[in-house]
Amino acid sequence: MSKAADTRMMILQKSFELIYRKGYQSTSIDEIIATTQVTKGAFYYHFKTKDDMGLSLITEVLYPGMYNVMIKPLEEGKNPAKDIYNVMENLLNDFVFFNPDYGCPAINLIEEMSPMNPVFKKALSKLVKQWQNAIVAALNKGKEAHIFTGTFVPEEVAMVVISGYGGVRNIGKALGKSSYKTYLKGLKTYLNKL
Amino acid sequence: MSKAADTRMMILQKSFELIYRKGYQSTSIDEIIATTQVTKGAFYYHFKTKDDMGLSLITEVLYPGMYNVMIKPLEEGKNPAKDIYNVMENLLNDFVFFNPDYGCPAINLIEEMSPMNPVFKKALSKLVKQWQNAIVAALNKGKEAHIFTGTFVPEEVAMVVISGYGGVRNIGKALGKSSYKTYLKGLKTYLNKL
DNA sequence: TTGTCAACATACCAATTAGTATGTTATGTC
DNA sequence: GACATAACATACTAATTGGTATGTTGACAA
Repeated sequence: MSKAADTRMMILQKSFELIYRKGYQSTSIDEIIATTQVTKGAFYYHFKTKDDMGLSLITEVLYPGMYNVMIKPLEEGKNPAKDIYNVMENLLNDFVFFNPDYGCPAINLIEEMSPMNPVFKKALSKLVKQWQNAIVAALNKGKEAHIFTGTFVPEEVAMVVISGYGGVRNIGKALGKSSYKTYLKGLKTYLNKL
Repeated sequence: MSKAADTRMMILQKSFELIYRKGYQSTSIDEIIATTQVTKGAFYYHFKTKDDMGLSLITEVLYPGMYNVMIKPLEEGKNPAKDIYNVMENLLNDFVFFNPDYGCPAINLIEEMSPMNPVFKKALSKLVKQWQNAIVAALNKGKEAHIFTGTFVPEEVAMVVISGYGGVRNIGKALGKSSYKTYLKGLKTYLNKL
């Protein structure tokens, strides 16, 4: 990676951390250049506007990050119910960068930016759809393998699961990490009944 | 209600609508006084600071509003699974003031303000706990009446339900109202298996 | 070695922000 | 009707905002 590309990625990474904790609109360019030690001229050399940077952040940091944790395990696993639970537990408990107080960066951006900027909305909805599709695909694979005892519509289960994740990230901001524990138990029971 | 109290409540109502659509931090005092036709002097006569107004908004607009829709039906109903579903459907589909693009005012505030202001966080966590308690109580009442066929932990079911709500309000911002429909079907299946 | 351009650095700007200082006016009480 | 105070109105401020105009520097091709 060239030095310029390094600088660009460094700005994106640090901005990601700042925006994760403070929100997109409340994170100023001045604050970003202060913590990155990059001058304003450098920032605006790499990004046309703040929104250009925000969008790059979604596609270049959020997309790759989510794939490894939320999609890949579902593609590779054999037991969908178990795999979905493990992905969720991994996300909620083991991801040390994520703090219950600050929730999930992707969920935060959806909350804040989807209503404000249609370009953000589109990029973020793509993110959601990818996870949704991965869950549906995993459930269908399990159905074909006759793993499940009951009948269900994969799309509906996927929606309950991803909604549960987004919601518990929200509730966790108010009630703390204990919400995660209770939710995970409830999720396990739910998945076992499929 | 005195004229002064009228003015105060009008400011709160209009601010509530603005903040619902734009977010708390992105809604400026100048914008509030422009849409309320109230001068800055009047605003700061009724509220010490912006945060003082925001907090009043939670306790004087959000609290009463949520009680009628989210709590009361659960206290009065006889069939918890059905009652929970109806509350959810009512919230998601019939509440015309709520727009899928803008989600739920309470969820929005939790997302944005819980990490920023501990006073907001406390007021909002109270809101969540009240709904949680109402759901748990309803489920326990149903258990005592031997309505349910399976066994479950009410606290865990309540957490799955309220997380689902918060989450689908989030997903709905990205994917639109169709998410609500899919989620409601999944929720119905879930509740029927209790 | 010199010219060129990518990759930055510095200094600015107009608009917007929450909040204040200092007014004026309406209203109820005696 | 005088007076006090509640309920507003107007004009300002210092700080912060995203963005720009105009520099400078370093590496690499010719």
